[in-house]
Amino acid sequence: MTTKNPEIIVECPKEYLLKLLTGKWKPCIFRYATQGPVRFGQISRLLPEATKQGLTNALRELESANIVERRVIQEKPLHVEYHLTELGIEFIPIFNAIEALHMLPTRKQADQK
Amino acid sequence: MTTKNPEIIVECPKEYLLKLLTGKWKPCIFRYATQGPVRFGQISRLLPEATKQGLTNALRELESANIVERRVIQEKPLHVEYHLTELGIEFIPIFNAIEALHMLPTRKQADQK
DNA sequence: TCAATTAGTCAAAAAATTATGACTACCAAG
DNA sequence: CTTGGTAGTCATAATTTTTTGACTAATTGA
Repeated sequence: MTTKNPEIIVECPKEYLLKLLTGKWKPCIFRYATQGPVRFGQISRLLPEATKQGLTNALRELESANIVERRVIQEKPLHVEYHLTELGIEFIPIFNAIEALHMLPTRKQADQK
Repeated sequence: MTTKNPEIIVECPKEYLLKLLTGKWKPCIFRYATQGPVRFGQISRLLPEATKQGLTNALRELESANIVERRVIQEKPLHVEYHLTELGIEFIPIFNAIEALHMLPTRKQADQK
C-alpha cells in the first residue's frame, strides 16, 4: 500500500503564486491597476479603510514581485503612478477566472465575518 | 475634485474569495482534490512539512466554505475522504489560469524565501 | 495485551500580517 | 510662514495564522 499507491504527484508553487496576489489589499490594488495607472492617493481614496502603511506594504510587495512598476511623475504636484508590468498583465486571466465565478460575493457579504 | 473625478469603481470581493484558496496549505489541498477524492493521511504524506493541525485547519476552512465535502467511509480501516463540491469544481478554472502562467515557479524557487 | 493504523483534538507558543499614531519631505498658494 | 496637497517612513501594538507537542479514540493484527 505504501509502495503500491503512487499517490498524486503535483507540485504546489501555487502557494507562492497566490501569495503575490493575496493579503488584505493586494487583490484590490491589482484590479485597479488593470484599468490603467493608479496613484497612491487614488488607491487610498478607493480603499478608505486601508492605512497608508498597509497600502505601502502592499505596493512594495507587488513591486518587488515585479507585478507593478512605480513611476515618479515629474509634474506640477509631483506624484507617483503604479503601472502593471508585462508580468502583471499575465496575471489578469487569473482575476478574470475569479470574476467569472457565479458565486462572487458582494462586498457586504464578504464583510459579514 | 472630490465630486468631479469619478475614479475607478470596482468592488473587491476578490479578497474574500482568494482567502478561500489561500493560506499555507489550502491551495495544495485544493489541487490534490481536483484529481479525485483525497484522504487525510494521503495529504499528510504529500505535504510532509504540514502538521496535522495545519491540515485539519485548512480542511475545515475548505469545508465550511463549501469547497470540499468530508465523507466518512465505513470500510475496513474506517477512513475519511475529501471531495470537491460543485462549488469547488467551479474554482478549478482559477487554478488553471494560475498554472497557465509562464513564470510558474518551481517548488524550489518558491522555497527560497 | 501491545503496537500500529486510521483521523483527528487541545492549549499554548511562535511567527507572520496588519494597524496605530506620530513624524518627514517636497512643492505651491495665501 | 503657515496651511494643504503630494507620498510616504518609522517604531510599536494588536491581530491573525501557523506550529508545537501532547493527548484521544476506534479498529486491526500479532
